[in-house]
Amino acid sequence: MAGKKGAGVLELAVLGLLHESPMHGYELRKRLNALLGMFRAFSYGSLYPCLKQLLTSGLIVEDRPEEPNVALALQSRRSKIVYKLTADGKERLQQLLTEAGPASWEDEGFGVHFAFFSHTRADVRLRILEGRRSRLEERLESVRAALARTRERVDSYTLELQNHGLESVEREVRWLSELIGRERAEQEQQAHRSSSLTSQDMPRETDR
Amino acid sequence: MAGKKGAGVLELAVLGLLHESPMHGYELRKRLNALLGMFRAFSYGSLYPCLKQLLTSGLIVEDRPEEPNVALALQSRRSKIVYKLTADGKERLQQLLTEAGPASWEDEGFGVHFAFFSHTRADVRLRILEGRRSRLEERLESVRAALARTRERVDSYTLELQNHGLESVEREVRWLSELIGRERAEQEQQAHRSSSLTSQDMPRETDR
DNA sequence: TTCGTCATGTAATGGGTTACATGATTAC
DNA sequence: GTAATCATGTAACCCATTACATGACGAA
Repeated sequence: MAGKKGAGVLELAVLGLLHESPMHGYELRKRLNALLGMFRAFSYGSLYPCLKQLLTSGLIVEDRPEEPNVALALQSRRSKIVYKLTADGKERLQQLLTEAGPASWEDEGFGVHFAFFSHTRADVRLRILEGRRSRLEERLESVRAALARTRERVDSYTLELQNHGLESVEREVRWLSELIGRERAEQEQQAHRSSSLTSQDMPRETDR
Repeated sequence: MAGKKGAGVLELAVLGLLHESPMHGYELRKRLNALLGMFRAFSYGSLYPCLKQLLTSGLIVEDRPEEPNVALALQSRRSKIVYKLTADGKERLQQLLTEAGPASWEDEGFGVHFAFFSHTRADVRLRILEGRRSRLEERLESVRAALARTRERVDSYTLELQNHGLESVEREVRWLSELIGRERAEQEQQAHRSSSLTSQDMPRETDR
């Protein structure tokens, strides 16, 4: 009853965006696709059912701004349904942002998790980044191995594709390494700053 | 009942690999994931049903090599089921490789189509490459627009993600442009070679 | 008044995964 | 003889898409 399966990436994305500001579905989708446009695009056919489900789960509520403008009020056939997070929703979001597992570093989920890193605990951020990096490195290794095995007898297009893929992933690995470096530096600074306390518990770096 | 819906990308990938050489399922999957490892990975749960469907469609057949080695023959409990293309299968493959449409340049399909470019007509190759490039350019533009619109009030992680995405896509666009250039040069050479024929009707066979 | 965009939804479908179940072959 | 890997399959489920249907609103 409690921790049912959510709508995957979408749930997190929706909760995350709604946390920043209440919105209606149409706008939500635009922001969604602007945010993740490079990686994926969602359609209404998945968004609205997701919103519905979040509603019935009590994670969001419809928030109709109740125009004080009486003139408009009478013919306010509802269009625009603005959604906002409930307390439960915020809690759920926090929970989703705290679990650093495959879901957060695999291809589908990484982008979304990363997009909301500013609401994520520093140690979780680090583990996600490292998780993704080692995932990509595994992939590199296995593809490189396969490439070496079939060195001969590959046509040029296949080779071209492999190489481009390889380079793309290598590039992402470098990017991740850079980010990891920054994160670690920040953590050390943090630790340094609070070195007057016991140096082993450094829990509080809430959000920016 | 001729041209029903196939198993998406998998169908093409399987037909393409089997065209190069007959194989059994397990090996097929390995080659598949070696070939496309950077982009996607298939599981047996999708591969075997796909093979089954291709069998019943008559596009592939089981090819049990019937060992002439009599000593082994008696205890040849079948493991390894080797599949190979039928004539229909080759035709179907050719058909799949000839259609240059969204399916061939959208994210899911592009890699697979590209991987078998050496079996693809030159003009189709060009149209697919151009299709993908313009698709990516659309994406770039829309994301850049969104980025410009929300210039302020973006947190640094989101910005970082957007930028990385942008650069990745820009990189792919450059790669595509390079390939397109090569393809065009090749086509011109080809045209040049046959310039002894009517020299005036060659300027633009790249319709569209 | 009509067209394009904003806005909300649903039903059918689809392509694929996970987890499971089973057995053969190889290496130690 | 036992563990790892090779090898084949199935059933249940999942997340999301496509295509469809509806209607409000602003601008031409």
